[in-house]
Amino acid sequence: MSVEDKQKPQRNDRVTIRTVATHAGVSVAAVSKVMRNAYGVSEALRAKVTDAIETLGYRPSRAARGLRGRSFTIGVLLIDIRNPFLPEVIAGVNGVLAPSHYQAMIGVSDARVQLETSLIESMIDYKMDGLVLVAPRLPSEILAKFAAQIPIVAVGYHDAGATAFDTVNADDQRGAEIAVEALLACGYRDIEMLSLGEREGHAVSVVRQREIGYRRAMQRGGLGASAPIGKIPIAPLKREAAMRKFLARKDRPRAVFCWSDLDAITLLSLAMEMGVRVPEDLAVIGYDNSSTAALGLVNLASIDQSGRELGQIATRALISRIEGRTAAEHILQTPSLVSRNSLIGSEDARQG
Amino acid sequence: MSVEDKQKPQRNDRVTIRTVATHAGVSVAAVSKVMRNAYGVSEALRAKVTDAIETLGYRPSRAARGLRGRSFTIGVLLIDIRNPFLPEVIAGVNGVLAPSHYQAMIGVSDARVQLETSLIESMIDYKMDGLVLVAPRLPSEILAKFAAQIPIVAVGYHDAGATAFDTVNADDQRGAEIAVEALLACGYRDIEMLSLGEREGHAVSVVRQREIGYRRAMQRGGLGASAPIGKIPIAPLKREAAMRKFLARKDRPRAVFCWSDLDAITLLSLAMEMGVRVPEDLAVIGYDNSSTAALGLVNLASIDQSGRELGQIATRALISRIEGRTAAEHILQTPSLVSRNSLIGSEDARQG
DNA sequence: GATGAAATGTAGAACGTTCTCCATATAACG
DNA sequence: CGTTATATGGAGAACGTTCTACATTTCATC
Repeated sequence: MSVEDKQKPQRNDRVTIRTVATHAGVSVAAVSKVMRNAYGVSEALRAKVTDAIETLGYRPSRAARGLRGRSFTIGVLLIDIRNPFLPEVIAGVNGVLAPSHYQAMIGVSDARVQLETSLIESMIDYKMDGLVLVAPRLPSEILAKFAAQIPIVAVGYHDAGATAFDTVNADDQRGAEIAVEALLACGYRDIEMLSLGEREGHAVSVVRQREIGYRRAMQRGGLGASAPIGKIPIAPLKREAAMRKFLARKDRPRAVFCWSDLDAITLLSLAMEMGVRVPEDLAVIGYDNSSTAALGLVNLASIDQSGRELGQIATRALISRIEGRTAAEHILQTPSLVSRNSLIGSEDARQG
Repeated sequence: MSVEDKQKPQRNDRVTIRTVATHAGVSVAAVSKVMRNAYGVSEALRAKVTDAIETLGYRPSRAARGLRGRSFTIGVLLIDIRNPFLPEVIAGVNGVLAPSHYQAMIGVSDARVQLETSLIESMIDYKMDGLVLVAPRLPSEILAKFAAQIPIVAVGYHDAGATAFDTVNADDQRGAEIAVEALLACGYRDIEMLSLGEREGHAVSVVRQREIGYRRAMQRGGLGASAPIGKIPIAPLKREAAMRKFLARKDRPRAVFCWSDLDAITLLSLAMEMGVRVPEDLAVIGYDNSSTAALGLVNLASIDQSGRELGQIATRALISRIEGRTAAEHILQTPSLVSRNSLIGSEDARQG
């Protein structure tokens, strides 16, 4: 604003590292050093540079940074935002990142493997510093190949043998066991699991893990002989049809463990519609402890796996990996039961 | 794999535009032209280059692209992923982007203005090609300042006077009118609106728009004299308390219009808990037509604003702006009513 | 053929950082 | 005072693209 404003030979108005250097009367390299707080900077220099940055409102270009060194961005890949579990994970990631100078960018693949691959590639091409993949659909070898190019932490992906990347999981086997144990404790013996249609199943997926836990707990309860698992397709229409069929069955079980709240809640709705009383005719327990499950109207017992916590742990693991760790880590959190009326009728009946 | 493999003087293993050029026996510039399908490329050249790209599995670095020209990425900014309306918008954005060579990166600001600003800046620093801001909290002048640096389309931000950026909205005034008209048509006269606590209110926000529509419709219905608006705070605990107080009121109205499904559904839950029958004692209509509202257990009448469609329209607008349009566009979609049992009791009663 | 216009391909300078040497100044030590 | 270590600051080459300006070729048209 003053007269000697002309001094700057900038032809454009973008403030670059060069502008800052000129303004502070130091070299470009010096400014860069201050930015990255690298070794070999005196207090005096740091002060000058910091001042200049402040006055000019300088922000380093992430694009340029990525071209040469760190971009201070981590990518988060989600298969599907509709699942109420995922926002929690994001919240956890953002929480850990907030005080650092890292930032998260999120990609959504809508469960399409094609898009998932291309988003991961994009994030690599952006030279992001690391990736958190939530419930990826990709096979382990492919993930390992990507992990050679960029630090990766997978959440909701059971592959404790992976050496190229870390995994962070709730113990889904244990979670399913807890669910079954709760049903057994309520006295139910005729129990079935409703799981996800076959197309979705790598062994690494949370669904298959829950099936394993379910079977084991049934076995332990002396019900190993019949531990039936019904498969519910994902396509909305087929899904409802399958559930209606299940509810109408003559030999319908007395209690059901659903692999996910999403299915459990739909089941509850259809049960009400078809006159099947919960829990008098059918006890239901879900998985995820979503906010919908907690609604008084729904009141669904569920396994809580604290997505927020998983997000936090995953992010911390990723940062430590970015900062040099190379040995793979595989972290397992124990989930917990949240008991509600769908499990066992209480004195204050469900219907208000 | 053959003997003459040594020809490549590549010291690293990253496939760059130079690798491709060498492999195809053309210049770097030529490859770049093919990539951007720019003018001045013969069929023969294009074929050679395309082949080389294919064989080498070349992917251009987004970081480097951003440094010079387009990055072919658009940023999407969300205030909060928990709102069930937002996944729909994302789906719309991704749908339009899928066939193009653009990709979306999402940032989540958790309703914190600080973080919102810094995410927008980051996206600019990444040289993203354009931004879709969903329900931004920032004042119009600030958005205009950003819009000078990057094409911006705001969704859920009523500022038809903005010249620097586009807006895409459902007509929230009209939506509220439709809700009130539906209540009037059912014969209710004693109607109240439950809106959002005061802290949240620029005039540009969807909430305030819905209040305006509510008042106008009440006026038209001859109820202008008393068109009460209750304010519900956002903090979870205060929120519930306020709703309980509302439900317990002696002069509780006969029907209520909630600014959002999130609130309406909580209200429904508390009503059940407190023995207030819906719709016999209290009719409820929400806003967003979230998937939860559609559940048989919930059965909440709601205004549908098709987030997916808004996302699609916003994305198309953004692309046209990236490609040169400068005159601002302000698009308004008309929402529609989805009638359900919370509005008026049907012969098949709510309780199955 | 000669001439101009249009089409095609290339060289090489940006873009804004980081980071590896270097050069210098200062301190420490015999 | 030399000599050697240490701390500080700077030059300049990357990084992998895009894109302008130019050189060359091809094609009509007279």
